[in-house]
Amino acid sequence: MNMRQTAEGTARPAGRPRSEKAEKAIVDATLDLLGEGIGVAELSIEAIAARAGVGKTTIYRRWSNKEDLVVDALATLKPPIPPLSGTSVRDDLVTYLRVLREESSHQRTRCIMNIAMSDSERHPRLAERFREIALEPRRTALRGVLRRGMETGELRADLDEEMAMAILSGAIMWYTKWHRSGVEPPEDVAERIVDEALTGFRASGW
Amino acid sequence: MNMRQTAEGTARPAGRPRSEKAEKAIVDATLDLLGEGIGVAELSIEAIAARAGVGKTTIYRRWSNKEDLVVDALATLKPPIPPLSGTSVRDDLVTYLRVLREESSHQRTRCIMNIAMSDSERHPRLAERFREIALEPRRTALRGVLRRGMETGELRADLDEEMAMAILSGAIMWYTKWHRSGVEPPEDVAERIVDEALTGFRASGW
DNA sequence: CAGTTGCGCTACGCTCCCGTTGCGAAACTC
DNA sequence: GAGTTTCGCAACGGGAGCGTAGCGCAACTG
Repeated sequence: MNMRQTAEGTARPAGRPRSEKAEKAIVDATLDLLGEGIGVAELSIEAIAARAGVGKTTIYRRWSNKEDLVVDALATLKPPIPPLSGTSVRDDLVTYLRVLREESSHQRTRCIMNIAMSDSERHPRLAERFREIALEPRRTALRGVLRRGMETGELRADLDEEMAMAILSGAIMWYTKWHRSGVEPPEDVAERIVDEALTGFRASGW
Repeated sequence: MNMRQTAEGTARPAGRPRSEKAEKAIVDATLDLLGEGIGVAELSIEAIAARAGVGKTTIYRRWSNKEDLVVDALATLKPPIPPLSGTSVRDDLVTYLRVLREESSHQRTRCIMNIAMSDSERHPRLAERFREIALEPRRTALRGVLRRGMETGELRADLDEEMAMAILSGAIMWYTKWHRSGVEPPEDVAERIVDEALTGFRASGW
């Protein structure tokens, strides 16, 4: 037997083991560069290697192409989902949107979002991964709040879940993205969006 | 006098005049390439020249850098804004959102949008121009509908215009962008968004 | 110990694009 | 016709990044 058992019981081949430190450095460097606004297309292996303090070979040995590396890098990201207490639907929604607003004030988050949005056509696997990691958990959380509200009667029983989610997430996103470029949205966007959405635009008589 | 007066009365220098056809071909080629998903960063002058059937020199003679060219190219785009009859706020909003949905089904529109969104950090002039040309006219139209509704009493008088606009535009955008990648949103997204937004999420007793 | 594999590094040939130059023809003015 | 400018085209030297290979050392196995 020319193999050795590791702690997990998997076989380890002879020779120097791959450095986990290098691996982490590569992933970190990738996220760093993406977070600085470098798009996937311009992202070069050489730049990553330089940033990570690593030889190009070390990268090529682990990932056969750039997309794989980026996918793996994105996979290490975990978006913060706040605890949604359930005190009231309004409170939970405000809390939820506040986190989104806070997040969007970080350049790194914005850049990652940009990549997810614009490269979704050319790199479907990337978009898929992003949806899986960042989007779905949030959708689930948000959906939970809405369902709870519909059960307790705080929300209309015939509320269109999907539309409600699109309205809330879309509004905060639109606001942070388009409402005066570079200018942060007002402190109370979250509250205001939630209140308008809960109340509805229509006047009472109609 | 070694100049000749053109119809407009401006002086025309001696020599072969610049070809308007070439100019148009360059701009078209640029928009074509961007519309195929090529980002601004990867967009090469050589590719534009080849696509336009034009020498590189002809491009460099008119634009000193790529950003200028892209800005000018974007400036030729005019987004369709439907006539908003004013019959009812609901109808106008549905019409408005329907156009946005229809537009977002064209790859070209999606790519241009992507560029506007993701390159806003690195090319502020570009984002500025996009806002000016595509965004503001629509915001104005949408704002008009909302104001009219507030005057006629169809909408709440204390409606937060900005929030309402963010909710409507954001919702359709979110929906077309994120709700199942590649899958077109349902036929009646526009109606559903508008109705949920007008009615509000809250149950009547609350 | 010998054997194997990973490490960082340098260097290679290759491709793409840059921005510029020179060419002969075309399209103008005077 | 003489002069001027633009045209498309081909070519240039140069930089950046590709993916690969070879170096000598490091870190493992047996």
